[in-house]
Amino acid sequence: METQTDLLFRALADPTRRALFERLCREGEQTVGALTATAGVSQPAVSKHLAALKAAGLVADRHEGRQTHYSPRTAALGPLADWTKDMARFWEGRFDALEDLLSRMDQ
Amino acid sequence: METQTDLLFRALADPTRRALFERLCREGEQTVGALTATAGVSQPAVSKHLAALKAAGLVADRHEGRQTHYSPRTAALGPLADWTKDMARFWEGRFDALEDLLSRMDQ
DNA sequence: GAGTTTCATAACTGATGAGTTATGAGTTAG
DNA sequence: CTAACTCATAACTCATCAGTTATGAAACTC
Repeated sequence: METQTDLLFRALADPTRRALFERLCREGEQTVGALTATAGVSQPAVSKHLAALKAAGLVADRHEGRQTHYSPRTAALGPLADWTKDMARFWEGRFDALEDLLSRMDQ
Repeated sequence: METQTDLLFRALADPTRRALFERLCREGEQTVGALTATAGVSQPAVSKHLAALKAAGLVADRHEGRQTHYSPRTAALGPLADWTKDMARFWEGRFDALEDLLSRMDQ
């Protein structure tokens, strides 16, 4: 089976797809056309990446006339933050580096 | 080019590989044989996954006689925590869900 | 030294997926 | 209505990669 966490990690594994998500986080809502203009890949490729991000809950789409606007949904990063924190916690007390990691996550 | 962040995300994208890393975080240092026993895949497959995790800096190996012991390196999760936090921050002020995410990361 | 154990690497197979071009569906403009 | 535009899907190609079996290298046992 394909868990939601699997979807999330796989969605972020591709550099092109991650770059699209980063752009949405930095610049806010964008149309497919605007994203395609600087994505370095074809429009269908961008559409497919956006579909993968949407399946992982990382973006939302809004239709307006013939354009589709995509926006980031940072709430979907929650499980990622949880997982990272859990892994560090499990190892807590046995090893180093935990302090550094947690201090980086606090604020 | 293949950046270190790319390596990290790709290493964690595979469920089998992520499960190996989780086991190391939960149970601590393990030999290849011990990991193979419950991994559900063959020993060469486990060795290859461990090599990928090592390339991403997520594990360290220690040779002792004919056995190789692998241990987690949670410090390698730092860039992942940073990236997650950055994405949430970029979107800060524009959207919701940030409070929830950050509160989950604080401790 | 011969056999056994432990792990890594080689060589191969099959599935997955990222990319393409072509096309279709829906929307706006003339 | 026709034409142009925006995006998604279909169909396909190619590379990558997770898995396998077979083998090799190193270390321990007898």
